[in-house]
Amino acid sequence: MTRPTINDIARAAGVSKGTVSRVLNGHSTVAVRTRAQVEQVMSELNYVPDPAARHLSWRTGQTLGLSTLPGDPLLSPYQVLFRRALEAHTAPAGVQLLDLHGELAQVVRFPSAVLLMHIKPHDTRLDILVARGVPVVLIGHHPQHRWVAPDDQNGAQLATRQLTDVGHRELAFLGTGESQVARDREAGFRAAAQAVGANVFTLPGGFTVLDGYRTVRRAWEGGLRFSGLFAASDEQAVGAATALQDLGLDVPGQVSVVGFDGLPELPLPLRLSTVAQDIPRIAEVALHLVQEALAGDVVRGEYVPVTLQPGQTVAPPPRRLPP
Amino acid sequence: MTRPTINDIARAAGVSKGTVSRVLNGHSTVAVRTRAQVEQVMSELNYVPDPAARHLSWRTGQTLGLSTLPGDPLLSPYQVLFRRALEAHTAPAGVQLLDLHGELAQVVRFPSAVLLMHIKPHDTRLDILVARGVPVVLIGHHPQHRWVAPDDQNGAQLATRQLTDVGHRELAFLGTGESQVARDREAGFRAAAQAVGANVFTLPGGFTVLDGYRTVRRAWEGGLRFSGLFAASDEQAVGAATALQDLGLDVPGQVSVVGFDGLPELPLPLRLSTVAQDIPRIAEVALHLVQEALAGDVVRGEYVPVTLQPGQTVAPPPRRLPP
DNA sequence: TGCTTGTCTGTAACCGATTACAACCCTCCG
DNA sequence: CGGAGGGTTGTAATCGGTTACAGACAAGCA
Repeated sequence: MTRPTINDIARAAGVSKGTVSRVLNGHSTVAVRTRAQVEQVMSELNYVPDPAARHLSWRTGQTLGLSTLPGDPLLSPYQVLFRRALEAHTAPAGVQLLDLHGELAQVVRFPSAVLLMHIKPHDTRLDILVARGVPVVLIGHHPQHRWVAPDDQNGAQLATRQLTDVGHRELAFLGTGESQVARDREAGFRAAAQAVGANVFTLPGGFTVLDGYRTVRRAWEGGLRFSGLFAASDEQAVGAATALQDLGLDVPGQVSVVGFDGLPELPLPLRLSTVAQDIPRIAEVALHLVQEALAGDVVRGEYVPVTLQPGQTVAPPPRRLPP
Repeated sequence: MTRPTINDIARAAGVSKGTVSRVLNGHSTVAVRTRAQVEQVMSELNYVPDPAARHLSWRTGQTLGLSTLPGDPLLSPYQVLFRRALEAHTAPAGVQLLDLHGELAQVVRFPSAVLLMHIKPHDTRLDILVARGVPVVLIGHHPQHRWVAPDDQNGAQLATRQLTDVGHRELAFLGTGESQVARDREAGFRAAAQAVGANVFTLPGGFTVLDGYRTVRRAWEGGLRFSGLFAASDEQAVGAATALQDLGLDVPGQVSVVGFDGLPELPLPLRLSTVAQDIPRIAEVALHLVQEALAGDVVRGEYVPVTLQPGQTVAPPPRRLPP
């Protein structure tokens, strides 16, 4: 039993392969009844068109561009996982993923569509792509374009409540600079903290493991005290937890730590309490929005929910803050 | 002017497309003169067969498996860069890259060939693949199979000489555990150190940035003193350099640091002095060896040279070791 | 010379899709 | 009632390769 071809569909539906092809591509006109009939058969035999054959007919392959800002680390776990999730769908479909790292102005041949990450408030990449008529989907909220994003603000609240729910009232937030993402997560944190009237401190910092380690270690050695820490990324959370342990503190006995992202493969003996982004789902939605853009459907955006991922780094606060 | 097809070649060579196809695949018999003629024309017009068309004829695509050990971080920069280098060649050729993470025993349909990373002394994966007749290429030296590897031992010597050449005689080596790679790099280090009669210390540790930071910081705070440090990976080197700076030391004024790997995008303000692996070249050679395996050529292996990549973290040692 | 044999090459069908074109059917109108 | 016209559908060529089959040709042998 091999994959059904367009001929199988044609035979089963009692039409010619030409008609099936027309249904597939929405070209030309097909009677409503016939279209329904063909689509019925297609889904029954769960038919998927062979990308190689289409490629041959079209004389060119489908490509999808992934545009990231020049300064951003292409090797960050999030980037890698996102790319991988995309490839899980694009590779079987014969769609080639193109890296569009850096300037877009000098691109000659544009891909069939483009995914934009790390959008800036006034992003020239958008202008260029819109001017060229290239379908665009943004990873991150935007009022005027198709977009998909994790629900950062709610997620940050979920994360923070892991701390407040067990009684923490002296909270620290470990931020990651200027991005919109960081602001949304801090907003969620503040909202959740305010809801229970907790004291909050904010520690600025980079987003690597080492940044988290150094920031927290220095802050603690500088006399800052808190019983619960929410880090804007898992990587920082790992660094923070390690720093606290190196300072002789018990995690989570004396200080609790929660992160954000739900990354696997973290170098921490304890399972980190965090909030997981559904990266595969984000990729899926992004690709779906690309389809919609290609089909000319209505412009819309979508938040992908994040889920609580309890771990071993949260416990009720100690009776009194450590010295 | 579009890409030449098999028909163009046939016409230009004065033969039929059937003959050209036979030359391409080495099937059946083709007269020596004809074959030469066709190959001549092919290279003149630099013809590349269309993967989509071959895929269509063969009714199945080419796949390449990338087998890594379960415990190994798929997100490590090295892994990611290697995969990316592979894809630069495989994607245009329509070859699909398959992740074979973990056990191989339960794989049902094997890829056309497999690349093996992180080979263990008695690696059952090899037995399985050989038994199934799947062509295999190892990343890492092996006496009985096709392999390609960076020249770790020479590279470590090169790295260490950056220190000894400017006068360092109190050297530390920051290792990465038990792997063959780590042993080769330590051997190179010791050889280079011994050549000038330097004192050596060995610091064991994990291979992340944070591991490097903590190991070095703890060692220094514990009273260990050295003027030059060779880290078995760039990531550790970055952590080590940061730790030294946090301890109030000047890098490279008081302590010099060199790494290994030549990774881009390191979170360090100074450019790290290191030794660069030629990952694109390793990938290229690996794919070439796959071709040879498919063609049944002689079994061979190849070391890929590493190159010195001077940076800003090496200077002559201070007159006396810091307190 | 005539027949066999083996080497080499051309022909044509085929892989799974797309698409221009022709053919069909039905309705509407003069 | 006959023809025009529009909406639908089938047919066949095509994309760039592969490969079974048959044909051409030269050499070998009696």
